[in-house]
Amino acid sequence: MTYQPKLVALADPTRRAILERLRHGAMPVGKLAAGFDVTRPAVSQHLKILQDAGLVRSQRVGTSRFYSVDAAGLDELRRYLDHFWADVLAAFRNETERVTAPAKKPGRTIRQRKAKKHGKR
Amino acid sequence: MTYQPKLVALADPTRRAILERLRHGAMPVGKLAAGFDVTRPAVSQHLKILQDAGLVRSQRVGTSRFYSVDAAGLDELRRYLDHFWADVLAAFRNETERVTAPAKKPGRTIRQRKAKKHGKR
DNA sequence: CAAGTAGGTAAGTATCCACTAACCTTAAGC
DNA sequence: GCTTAAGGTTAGTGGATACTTACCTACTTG
Repeated sequence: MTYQPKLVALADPTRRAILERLRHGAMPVGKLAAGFDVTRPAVSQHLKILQDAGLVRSQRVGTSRFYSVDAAGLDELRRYLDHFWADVLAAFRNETERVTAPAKKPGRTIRQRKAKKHGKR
Repeated sequence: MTYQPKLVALADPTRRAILERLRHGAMPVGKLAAGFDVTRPAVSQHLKILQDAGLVRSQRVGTSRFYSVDAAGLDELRRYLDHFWADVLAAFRNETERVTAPAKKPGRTIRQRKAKKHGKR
């Protein structure tokens, strides 16, 4: 599964609120929808998006349907961010190293020539 | 900073591509935009969104402007997912515990009464 | 089977958003 | 000063999307 649908799913505040409510355990749609100002069908549509993204799973129990967070799907996203984070940190260390060890000229940029205050406008 | 703008920023594939290109170090807008099929102004707009979200930082060097990933902003999002992940895991453990230790009836749902194949439509 | 309950689906709509083209701003070099 | 280079900003537009109402489906219980 790619990250795209997961991140799109998380970008909507209502969907994130849904996930927050499922954070500590499964819940049927009705109970879930009761906590929102949007209608139940809207919640159903959000749940479909979340499920297609692999962020929640559902399980029928009689006429109800319990939704819960899909740990595996969430973990995938977590790993992506962790990897990204590692790369950024490495790049940052490289950068500071290069600055710390001044191989060539210390990189003075040719700033402030006159600081003309452009009075005309 | 809230997660909302960060997640919205990451939901767009072009913006994620931009971040990927900045993953290993800073880069001026022109060079950045050269790698995309969208115009440079579009990249500028995406950079503004990313910056407002706290995911990138910029630094002027002469007439250029170098953008780089903002490690702190990224970390914030990382932590959010990690916390969330921990909660979900805990909830999952609780659940399996409850299922493993059958305090009451083993929860047989009252399924398949006749499996009528609803031929009429 | 009829009635009730829980929830998914479809059609329509208003809003948002990513994009482009044109323009404006700032710095550097002659 | 003028010119060039690099980017940010604005106005406008087509397509995505979150919502509602109305309807349909599946399961359970009398």
